[in-house]
Amino acid sequence: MVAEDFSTKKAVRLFHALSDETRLALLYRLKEGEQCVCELTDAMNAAQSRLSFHLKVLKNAGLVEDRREGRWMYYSLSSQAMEELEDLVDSLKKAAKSDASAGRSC
Amino acid sequence: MVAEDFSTKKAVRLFHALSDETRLALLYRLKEGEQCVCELTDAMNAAQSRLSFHLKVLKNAGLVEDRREGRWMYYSLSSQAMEELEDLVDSLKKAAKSDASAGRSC
DNA sequence: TTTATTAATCAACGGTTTTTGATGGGAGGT
DNA sequence: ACCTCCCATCAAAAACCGTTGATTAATAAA
Repeated sequence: MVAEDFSTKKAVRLFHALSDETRLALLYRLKEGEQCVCELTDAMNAAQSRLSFHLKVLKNAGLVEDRREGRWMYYSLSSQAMEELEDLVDSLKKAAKSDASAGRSC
Repeated sequence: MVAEDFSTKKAVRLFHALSDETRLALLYRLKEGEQCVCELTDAMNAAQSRLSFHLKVLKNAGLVEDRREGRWMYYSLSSQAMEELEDLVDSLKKAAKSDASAGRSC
C-alpha cells in the first residue's frame, strides 16, 4: 500500500459506477447536455425508481451533478470527474515495459 | 442504441474489471513488469485461488496477458487495452456543455 | 513411476447490488 | 385545501460477485 493507494477507494467507486450498462447509457445521454429524470426515463424506457437509483450511484461517484428546478431534477456530467478519470487512467497507463525479472521468488 | 453502443458490453467488462481493490493492486504490481502468480501471491499475501480468480477477470477484460513458462504462468499488462481504455474515457470526456434544452418532454 | 510444485477450476457460502412495486415528500397548479 | 406531477426512498426478491478450501491438471524433478 503506497502510492497506488493514493485513492484506491475513490478509483473503485468511479470504476464501479462506470461498470454498468444502464449507467453508461445515462452518461452518454448526458453528454448531450443537462436533462431531467423524466426525459431520461422517457428516452431510455426505464422505470423511474431504477434510474433514480443509478443516478444516485453516478452522483456518489462524482460523475454527475444535480440541480433542482421547480419539480424537476436536472442531471449533468461533471467535467471535473472526467478529468480525474483521465488522470486515473493515465496513472495506470504508464506501464514501464521494463523486462523486470526481479528475482529469487518461486 | 447508436454510437454509444459501439461496444458497451466491452466497456462494462473493462470498467468492472477495474472496479475492485485487489484487481487494481494487481495491475499496479504488473506495472513493474511481468510477474508469475506465485510472485503476486507472495507479494500481496493473498490466497492463490483468489488471485487466480481476479487474474482471470482481468484477462477476460483484455487488461492483462498471460504466458506459460514451465510450470509458471506469467502475467503482464496489455498496453493495447490501456489504449482502448484511454479512448473510452476520451469518448466520455467530450461533454459538449451545450445548453441543450431539447424540448417539449415533461 | 512417484512425488512435488505451480496454478486453474469447482462448489458452497456469505455478502452486496440491482430490480420491482409501493409509499412518501416537495413543488405547482386550481 | 386539494390534486397532480416529478422524483427519492423503502422493503422484499432476485441476481450477481468474491472468498474459501478442496480438487484437478500440467509440468518437472527424483
